[in-house]
Amino acid sequence: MIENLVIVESPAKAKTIEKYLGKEFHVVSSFGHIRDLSKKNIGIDIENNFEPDYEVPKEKLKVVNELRKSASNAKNIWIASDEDREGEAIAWHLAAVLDLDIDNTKRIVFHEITKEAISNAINKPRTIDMNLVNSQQARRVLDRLVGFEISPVLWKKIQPALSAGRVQSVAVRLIVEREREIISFQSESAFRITALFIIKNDKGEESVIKAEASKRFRKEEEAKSFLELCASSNFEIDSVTVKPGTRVPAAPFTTSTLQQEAYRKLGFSVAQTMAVAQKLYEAGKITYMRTDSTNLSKLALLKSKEVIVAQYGEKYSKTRQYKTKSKGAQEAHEAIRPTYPDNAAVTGSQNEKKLYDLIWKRTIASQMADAEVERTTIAIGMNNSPVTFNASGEVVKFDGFLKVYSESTDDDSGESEKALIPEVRKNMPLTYKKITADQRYTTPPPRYTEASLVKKLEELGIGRPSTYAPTITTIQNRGYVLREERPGEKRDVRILTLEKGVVNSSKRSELFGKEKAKLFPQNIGIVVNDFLMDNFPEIVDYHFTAAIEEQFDKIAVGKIEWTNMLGEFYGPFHESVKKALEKRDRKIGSRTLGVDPKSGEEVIVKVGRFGPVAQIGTTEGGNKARFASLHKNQLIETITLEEALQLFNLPRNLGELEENEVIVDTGKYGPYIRHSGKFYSLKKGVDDPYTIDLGRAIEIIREKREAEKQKVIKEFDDILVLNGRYGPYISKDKKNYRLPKGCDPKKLTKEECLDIIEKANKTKK
DNA sequence: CAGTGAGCGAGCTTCCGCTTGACTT
Repeated sequence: MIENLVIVESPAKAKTIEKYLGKEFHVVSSFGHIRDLSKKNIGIDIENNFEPDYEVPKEKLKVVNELRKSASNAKNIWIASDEDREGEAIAWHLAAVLDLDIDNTKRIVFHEITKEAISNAINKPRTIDMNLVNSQQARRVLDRLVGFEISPVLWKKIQPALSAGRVQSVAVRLIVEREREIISFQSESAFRITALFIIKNDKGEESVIKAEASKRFRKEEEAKSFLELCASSNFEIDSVTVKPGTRVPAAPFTTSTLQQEAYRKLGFSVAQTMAVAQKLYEAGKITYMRTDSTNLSKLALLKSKEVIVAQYGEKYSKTRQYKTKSKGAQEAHEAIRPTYPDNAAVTGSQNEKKLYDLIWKRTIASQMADAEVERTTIAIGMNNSPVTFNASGEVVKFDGFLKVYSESTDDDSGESEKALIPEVRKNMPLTYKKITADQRYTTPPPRYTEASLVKKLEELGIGRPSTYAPTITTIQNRGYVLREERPGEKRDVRILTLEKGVVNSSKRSELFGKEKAKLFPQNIGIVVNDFLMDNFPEIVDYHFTAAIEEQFDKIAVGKIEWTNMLGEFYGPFHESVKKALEKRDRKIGSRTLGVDPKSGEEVIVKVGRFGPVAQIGTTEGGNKARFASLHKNQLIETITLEEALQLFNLPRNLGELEENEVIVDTGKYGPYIRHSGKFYSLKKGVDDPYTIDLGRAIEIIREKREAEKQKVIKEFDDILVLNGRYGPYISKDKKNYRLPKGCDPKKLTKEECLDIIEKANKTKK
C-alpha cells in the first residue's frame, strides 16, 4: 500500500517532484490526455445535447492500466495536472477513469517546482473545477465538429483525404493571401542618393561621414541633374542632435519566441527546435518547453541575479518580471529557462549545446540592466537645393544586457549598421568625396517562414504551444504548402556616381526574389482555401478563435452553459455544411485559359486526381480530352495559355541514335531523355526539354555512359566494387557495403570482399 | 525510378491539444 499517489502530466516532471516529496509519496504520470472523443459517429451525440462519447485510445491502455493499479493501492490520490483548461480536463478524465469521487478528489497545482511550493500545494488541495472542465469540453467538441463536418465536404467536392480545421485552415489562408499579395505586387524603382563627405576638425584631422539624401528620384535624368547640382554645391552642417536612449532586453523565451530565435540565430526548423528542447528538458537542463508564459520563478530570479553579479558586477543586474502579452495565454508553466542558471553550458550534442546557450543567454539577459546609448543625428545642407543629407550613428555608453545577448529581427535587409559619427558643430563645412545614385526596387511583403508563421498565429491567438510544430507539419503533409527554396532572378540596376565634379553612369546586376526555407502555397492549398472562404467564411475568419475563446472564458467562470454555447454555434454552422454539399458547383478551382488555336477547343487548368493538370477539350459526351500535368511551381492562378499549351509539346522525338529513338519527356523526377530502355536526366538550369536538340541529347547520353564505365572499379561474378557519390563501395545482391578505412579499392580481392560483406552482415544482427 | 485522367463501388481519409516513445532510414 502506498500512502500518497500524485499524478502529473509529464514523466520528467514526475521524476523531479518525487525527489522533493520523500518516501511517503509515489509520483506517476498520465503522459498527457488519457481519453478522447471516439472516432465513430463523430464521437458526439449531437441530438442529445452534444453528449460526448469518450474512450481510452488503444495506445493509452497501457498507461491507464498502470494508473489504475497504482490508484487501487494508494490511500490518498492527488491529481497535479497543469493549471489550465486542458489540465483541468485531464484531472476530470483521470477521476472518471480511476473511479474517484469528483467532489472529493484532491486537485493540486504546482506553480514552481521547489520543496516549498510543492508542500504548500499539498497542504491546500481543492476539488476539480467543473466550469473549467466544461470550457475544455466545449473547445474539444467544437474542434471536432468543425474538423469532422468540413473535411468530408472537401473529400466529396475536391479530393479525398483532405482536411480542414479551426487552426490549420487559417494557417493555410495566411500563406495563400500572402502569396496573392506577392503576385499582385508592382515593383517600383527610385534612385537613392548616398554620399561620403570629408570633414576637418579644428586640428585639421579629416574624418568621413556617410549620409543619405532626404529625397529619392524616380527618373535617372532627375538623379543625374541632382548630382550635377551637388557638384557645384557648398555643403555644411545644418544641425546636430544628440539624444540619449535606452534599449531593454527581450522577455524570457516562450515556445513561440524560442522557435523564432532558434530559426533566426541557429537556422533550426520549428520541429527541430522542439526535438532538441525536449532532450534538454528530459535531461533536467531546462524547464518545460511548451509554454506561453514569460514568467520566471522566484528561485530563477534569485539564481540569475547571483550569476550576473558574480560574473559582471552589481550594476549589470536588474531583476524584472515580464507580463505575458500573447492572446489567450493560459500560463500553466514558467518561461523556458535553464533549470540551473549557474550552468552557463551543458554537455550533449552540438545542437543541444547551441540551443541551451541561446536559452541561457536570453534568460540571463532578461535580468540585466538596460543598455544606454547615445544617438547622434546630423543634417547636412546644400546652398543650392532644399534637399538635405542625413546621417545617424549610435554609440553604446553602457552595454548592460547587450554584453550577453541581443534579439534578432525577421527583416533580412541587413542595412542597420550603426556608423560612428565624428564630433561636429553646426555650420562646419564639408566636401564630398563621392556621391552615388543607385536604383533601388521596392520589395513585396516577405513569404512566411515556419517561425514567422508561428509568430503570426500566436498574435492571432490561434493554436497553442503544443500544436505550433504539429500544425506546420500537417499543412505540409496535406500538400497545402511546401517549404521551398527559389534561386531568384537577375535584373540590371543603374548607378550614377559623382566624383571630382564628373558624373559617370554604369550598371550592375543584382539578384532578387531569392528565397530560402519559405512556405509556398500549392495549387491544392489555394483551391481548398478558396472553397473554405466561399462556404465557411466564419470559420476561416482571423478573429474566429478569439471570439469563441471569449465564450470559453465565460463558460469557465460559470456565466454561460457549455452545451448552450455549442448549440448556438452548431445551428448556423451545420446549415452552411448542408448548403455547401447541396451546391451544384462543377469544376471547383478550375480556370479557363482560352482556346487552343490548333483544335479550337477550350483549355482549362484544374486540380485533377493526380495533381494540377491542363486539359484541352472536354470529356463530356464521350469526347476524348487531352491532359498534361503542370510543372512544379506553376500555379493554376497565374499560368498563361501559352505556358499551358507548351505542356502538350512533350514527349518529343528528337531522332535516332544507334538505330533507336531518342525521346525527351518530363516525369516525376523532372525532365529526362529515354533511349533504348535507359533514362538520362537533363541538367537542371542548363537543358530545357522543349528546346533541346539531338546533338545535345547524344552528348548527355555519352557523358553518362562514360561515368558508368568509371563507376566499376572491380568485378568478381556478382560482387561489384563501385565508385559512388560517397566514394568507393561494394555491391552484392542489391545491398551496399562500406569499405574499411585505409583500404585501397583497386587492390581488393574477391576473398577480401566476401570478408567485408560477412562482417557487415554480422554487426547488423 | 521515369504517369496517370473509363466507370462502379466498398472502405477509408478528417479535427485540436495534452504527453512521449517505438518504429525505420
